Amino acid sequence: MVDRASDVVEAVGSALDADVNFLLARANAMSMSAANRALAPLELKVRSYSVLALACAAAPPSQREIAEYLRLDPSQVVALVDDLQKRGLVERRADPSDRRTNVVGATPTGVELRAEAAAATQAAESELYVGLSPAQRQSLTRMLRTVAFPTE
Amino acid sequence: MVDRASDVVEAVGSALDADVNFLLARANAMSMSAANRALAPLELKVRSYSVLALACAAAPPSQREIAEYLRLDPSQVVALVDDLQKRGLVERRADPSDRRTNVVGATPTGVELRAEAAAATQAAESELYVGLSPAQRQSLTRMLRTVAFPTE
DNA sequence: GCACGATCGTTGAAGTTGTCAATCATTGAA
DNA sequence: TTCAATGATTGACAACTTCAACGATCGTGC
Repeated sequence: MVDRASDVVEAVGSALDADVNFLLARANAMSMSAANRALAPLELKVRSYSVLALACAAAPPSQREIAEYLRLDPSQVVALVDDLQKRGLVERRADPSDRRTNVVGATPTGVELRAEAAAATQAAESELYVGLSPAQRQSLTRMLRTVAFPTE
Repeated sequence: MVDRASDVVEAVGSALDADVNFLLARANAMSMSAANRALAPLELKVRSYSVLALACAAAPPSQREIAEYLRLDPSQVVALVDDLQKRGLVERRADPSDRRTNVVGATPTGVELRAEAAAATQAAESELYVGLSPAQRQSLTRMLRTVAFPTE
């Protein structure tokens, strides 16, 4: 039986496995499904967790900033924040300096859940990056950051 | 005006930018939108290009193998192959050893378009990874491969 | 040789996500 | 004081994902 991914690689050969973009896509797909599995008991997904995490920042972001950071359409952020707000994890605060913008901040309950969620995803992460040494993993993080946030 | 991603990072702080999974997601989103833009003139997307590339392999894969490699549901592969086949880029070949499976191979036209597409994406790639030295980029590729294809 | 469960491709339905244009309130600049 | 630009929101629509079901075929065990 040919079932494991490594077998498929062997069978298909090196058509795409040297392609950084493809590897990025596949690694991301694996990371996301693992993280979603880990977050499911908390009724969070990768998306809502990301928004919650950003809302926990010292300087809470506006919805527009969340959209840009997460590369989402602003209208998607509306739905995500709506949901988190209904669950009392997050709240929209008026920005005194610009009445158009909503600043999205976490409630105490939100901060708490965010901590639980962070622990849950970290466990899943460890499994995913098991093939990498701590130093390699750190190096991967650094390189991904230069790609994800250029010109810093 | 706060508009560039790096400004947003500065504003939001380090809520997620140490999170490998998040960086992976963001880097992938950027890579995909760049690749899709580059492929649009050829009427290809990242997905269809990936399938086409796999079909160009020396040992053409079955649809099931494509699905597993690309982490797609088999039913999605049906639609992708349908489209490429209608355009004469790819064909379903009977596998003599198993009449259930379709082997998906590229036609000469398909091989040709795949080459054009590879060139187009490569140009976009160079821009995306401009912050990395060739050695770093190679190292990134190697590490992503370990994550994307574990236990090799 | 034949029944049985498993696998491959396919279809269709249902849910989720992505994309886009339009709108309103507000802002900053001419 | 206008006027273009921006942030949030809504609604419509396309695209993608997920899942269960099906027919054809395979391999195993009897």
